[in-house]
This record gives sequence, C-alpha cells and structure tokens, in this order.
Amino acid sequence: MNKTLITVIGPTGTGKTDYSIELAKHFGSEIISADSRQFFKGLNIGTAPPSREQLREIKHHFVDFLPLEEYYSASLFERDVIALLPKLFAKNNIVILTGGSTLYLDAICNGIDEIPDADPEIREKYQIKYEKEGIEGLRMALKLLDPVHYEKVDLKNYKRIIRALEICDATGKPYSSFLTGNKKHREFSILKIGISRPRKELYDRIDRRVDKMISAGLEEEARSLLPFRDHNSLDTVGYKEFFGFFDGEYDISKTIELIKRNSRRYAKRQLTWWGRDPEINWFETRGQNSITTFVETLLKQELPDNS
RNA sequence: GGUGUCAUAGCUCAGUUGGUAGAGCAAAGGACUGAAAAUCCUUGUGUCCCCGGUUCGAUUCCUGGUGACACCA
Repeated sequence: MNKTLITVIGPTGTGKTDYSIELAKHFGSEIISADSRQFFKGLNIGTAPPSREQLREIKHHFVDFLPLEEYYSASLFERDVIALLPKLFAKNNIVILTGGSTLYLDAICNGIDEIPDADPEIREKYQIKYEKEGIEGLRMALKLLDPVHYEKVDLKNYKRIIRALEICDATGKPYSSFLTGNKKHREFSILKIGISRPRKELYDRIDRRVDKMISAGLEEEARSLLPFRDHNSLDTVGYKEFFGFFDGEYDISKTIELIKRNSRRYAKRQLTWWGRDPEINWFETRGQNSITTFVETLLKQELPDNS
C-alpha cells in the first residue's frame, strides 16, 4: 500500500479529535495536529485539545509543545512536519493529520513558497507606520516597492500589506517575485477527509462546548494567562474575550456570548476556505457508515497522484 | 373590571404629515502564501399583530378584537 497522509479536517467543534483517534486506532497510526493554538503549552481548556486519556492512547505530535511567547508559523510547521513524516511512515503506511488551521494544513498539502525570513524589527517598523499614517501610508509604500503585488493585494487589509512590505524591505526584492503558486511534490499520497455537520447542529455543539469550557474553569485559566495576553498565542477565541471582561469592558454573560459568536464565525471562515477544495471527501456525520468504513472505501479507490 | 401606552427584520428599536419601510446587533456570502482561532470585503432577510371601516391607495387614520406593559380599582 502507498504511504498515505489522511487529513481529518472540519470546522471547530465538529468532533475532529474523536474521529481522528478512531482512525488512528483502526490503522495503528499516530496523529499530527494542525491546530495553531493547541501547539502552545498551557491552553488546556480554551483550545479543546485532546484529553489526557486520548493523548495516552494515541501518540500525538505538535500538541502542547510551544512556549506561549514563541514565534511559530505555517512555514515552520511545514518544515517540521515534512521532517517528521519519514520517521512516522517508516513505522506505518498511514499517518493522520488533523486540525482546523486552514493555512497550516495547506502548508502541508500544497507547500508554501520559499521566502527569506524578515527581521521582527522590520515588521515593527511598518506597524508603527500603519499607526501613524494609516492604511494609505502602507499602500503608498507598497506601490513603490512592489507595484505588481499592489494590484493583487487586498488594499484594506493592513496585515497583508505589512507582510509584503517587510519582505520587500528585508530582501530588496518585490514580495510578489517570491510567489510561484506552485504545488510542492510530496513523497506520499494525501487523502482529505472533511467532517461536516448541518450548520444548526454545528452551532449548537459550539455553544454547548463553550458552556462546558466555562464550567471547566476557562475564566481562571484565562486569568492565569493574563501576563501573556500580548503574545500571538493568546490572540485566541476564548481568551481574548475574557481579557476584555477582566478590563471591565462587559459582564460575564456578554463574555460567554462573545466566545460563542466568535467561535461560530471562526467555523464559518473555515468552511469558506475549504469550500473551494474539490479534493475533500466530506463525511456526513449522519450517514450510515462509520468513519473507518468511509475511509477504507476511499483508500481502495485510486488516490490522486501528488507528484 | 376601568383607563392609558405599545405591537414593524431572529433581537433591540427608528420611520412613513396616507403612496407597502431602515439602523445597530445577530446572521448570510466571500477573500486568504511565515500574525491565520489572525486579518479583511460584501449583503437587509419583513403578512409593519388580526377582522373590518374611511380612502384611488392603509403599516400609517378610525371601530372592534388579541397580546404585553403601566397605573387605577
């Protein structure tokens, strides 16, 4: 059998963790997490990571391994996962990749273009420019440094423009010159499984999960993480809303409402991203087959050639 | 029981001196190449409570219902 990476994807709250563990048990394989917030140590309630028991049952990679103040990125994730995979495939033909971080999943399945690193100080410089001159200042700078990208980029999205500017600045070349759009070759097949649920059911699950997080002590967890609030790892649904509550901006019931709303919106953005990927095999949770039957059937069919 | 006020989008409400209506929030759709649980774009969805009346025309004015709230008993 071919070496196959099975990606179990789906919006937040859909039950990916349980399904991926069921598959990992069935195939005797290990799990790679593609969840950009479960990477970080100490986000034990708000990011709904696998439970202690689940982690004991199945070996998980990339869960709870990064200090909260550490920088990480989709590109680093690609590097680390691609380095790890040969070791896992040496043990088993099937490896499970699961998570909801769309860009990170994309980095594994399609790859990200090679772009030199930019000094954090350069980003800081353009951040200050944005604060002083607004989006228009960023636009004018980009128009000079990379007119090609200026035509393509979302000119209202300051993060996109700063990203392009910092690369232009750091390399002396236009950001757009690094973008190839090429899909990278992988030494394994990829089978994409999407876990789907009716919207109403998904939102109900999200609401109920947030309630569970609250009773599990999310408020105290958030309070203990307050010193890290300015780090990217804590710019996360479930925590940032509590930080606003601690600041006295709204009451506790509003806090919970905001966490639910922002989780729903996150789920919706994930669905939009995956909506254009025709390679995803959507598993209807209400279907008559189990996830293992579903996957086994797909494995017998011809897998898309990734070369 | 009496008097008064109110009834408009999923919610809170505005409005039409009579020509079938619009804000905020919620929601829906979309974008996405090292911050991505981030960031950004677009969109108003309606028996204007119900039965009649007046009128060329009623969500708007009038009678009567129903419901909610307030006050008086």
